[in-house]
Amino acid sequence: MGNTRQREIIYGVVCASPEHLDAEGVLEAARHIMPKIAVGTVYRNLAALCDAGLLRKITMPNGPDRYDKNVAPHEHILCSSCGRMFDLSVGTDEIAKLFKDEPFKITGFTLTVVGTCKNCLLRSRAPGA
Amino acid sequence: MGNTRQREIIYGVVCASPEHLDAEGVLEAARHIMPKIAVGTVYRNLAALCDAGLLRKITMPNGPDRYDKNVAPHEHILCSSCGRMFDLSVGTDEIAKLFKDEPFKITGFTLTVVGTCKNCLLRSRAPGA
DNA sequence: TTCCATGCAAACAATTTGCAGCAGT
DNA sequence: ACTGCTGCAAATTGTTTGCATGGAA
Repeated sequence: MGNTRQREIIYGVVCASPEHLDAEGVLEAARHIMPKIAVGTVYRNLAALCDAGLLRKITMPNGPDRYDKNVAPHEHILCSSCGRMFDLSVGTDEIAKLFKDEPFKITGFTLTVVGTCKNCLLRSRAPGA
Repeated sequence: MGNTRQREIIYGVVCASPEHLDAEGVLEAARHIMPKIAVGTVYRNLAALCDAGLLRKITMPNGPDRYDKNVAPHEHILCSSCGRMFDLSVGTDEIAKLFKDEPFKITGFTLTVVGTCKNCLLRSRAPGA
């Protein structure tokens, strides 16, 4: 798994962004640095970086998957108004506890909470300026 | 929103199946009854039935969405071995309580727990026969 | 006749993959 | 020279949509 320039760029782009970018966003940002970088390369490297534990893939209920530089266990909340994602304050472990009693060997879960963030609530409450 | 024969078939197929079918599964089953029913018709009617509150769409983290005849609030657990979905015993409300303190106006969440069901655990523990 | 829903096929979005060529060792 | 990764483009998968036709009120 050699470190290629494109992989560095892709990882750098995800880390540099305050947002949770999807593959297209990564591609766009990466092309600011390396204009000819290919879609396939972006997908392949994002997958490799996730496998390597350097990034985490967030599968979205609707729309493209996003990528998170924060690989520590945590869950997300999506603002349906501005589309931004934020970290949930309740921990993964605490959520997982709820599933302890299922007749399953549980390996994980995917969760996306949806709502409206404070910013968007304020903006809609005070329309115009 | 007229009741067409194809809508009845589609609804019937989802209700009759013990599984949580995806659109392709619905199409296949529906074609046993009406061979020329079209994909578009299946998607349009599944969407309409969900809008009408007669079915519920379950968005899957990977793979096609599935449809549930049980529209009462409940969450799901997916067996990664056999691909079947089961209802979680912990209630939606109890899960939602965990998100009460987020600085958001929460409108919902999508959750899929993943694991291995009892059947598949038994089968893997006693290989062959 | 009026109108919505259908069948069909093309369009779409997100992602994956086959392959020839290039970069680094 | 060998190997693996790239760029490019075509293929897949899941779903949506445009449009002409058809069936029911």
